[in-house]
Amino acid sequence: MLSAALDDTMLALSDSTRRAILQRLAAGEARVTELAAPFAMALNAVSKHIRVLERAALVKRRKAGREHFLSLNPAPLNQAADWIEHQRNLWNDRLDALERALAEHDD
Amino acid sequence: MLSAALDDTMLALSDSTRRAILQRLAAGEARVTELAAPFAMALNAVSKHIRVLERAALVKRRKAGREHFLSLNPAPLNQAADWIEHQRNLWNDRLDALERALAEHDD
DNA sequence: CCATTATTCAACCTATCGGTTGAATATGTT
DNA sequence: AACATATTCAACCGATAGGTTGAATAATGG
Repeated sequence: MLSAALDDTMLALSDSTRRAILQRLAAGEARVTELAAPFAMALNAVSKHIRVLERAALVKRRKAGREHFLSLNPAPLNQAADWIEHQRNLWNDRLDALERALAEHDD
Repeated sequence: MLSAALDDTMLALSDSTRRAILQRLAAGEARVTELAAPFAMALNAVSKHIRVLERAALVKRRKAGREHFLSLNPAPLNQAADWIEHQRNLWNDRLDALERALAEHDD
């Protein structure tokens, strides 16, 4: 789990257009034009967003003729979730320790 | 859960220095200078990283004299985890539906 | 062959990032 | 008062983000 991979994943997730694209892809693969349709921006901008998602490996591309089908790759999402979960565990462990210390102090 | 808040949170998490700062803060509050010590960069750079974390509300500041004590605020981390978890559920639901469809097709 | 469709590439623009240095501001110490 | 410490502010820098427009490339359909 390279730190740079997590950088790329989190950065990719830091834009609402890209998060919406991922959400759409959870329902199944889609072409670039389909992905771009809901957004008030040029197709080129969406094409760039997809490239950011690909850099993070959140999305993979299958070319069929002139059409490019994008689909979700959940692995980096899992890594991001793992990092956050790890942080929450550290945090909770410390809070538990504090509680125990306070309880002892009350004895 | 404003989308812009999630933007800020994910962006804050997209830099390894900032992730390391959060990890350090999971062990308890720390001053700016203490947070900066492990890094090969000027104190000012770390001060800026802290500002990014504050913008995302991942960190809160308590001033005691000339010292600023930073501590973790886990709420935005939870929101980020929720978003990712939601995506994973969508994804898994769809895969389950696919499996069921395949099973029926085999009958 | 020609026109249309799907997509990327390239150049450009403005804004922000992540770092620097130097100065300012507060607070603490002697 | 003078000095040192903790921190931010301000200006600058090169690199990247996120968008645009226009042209290139590739595949499809008449």
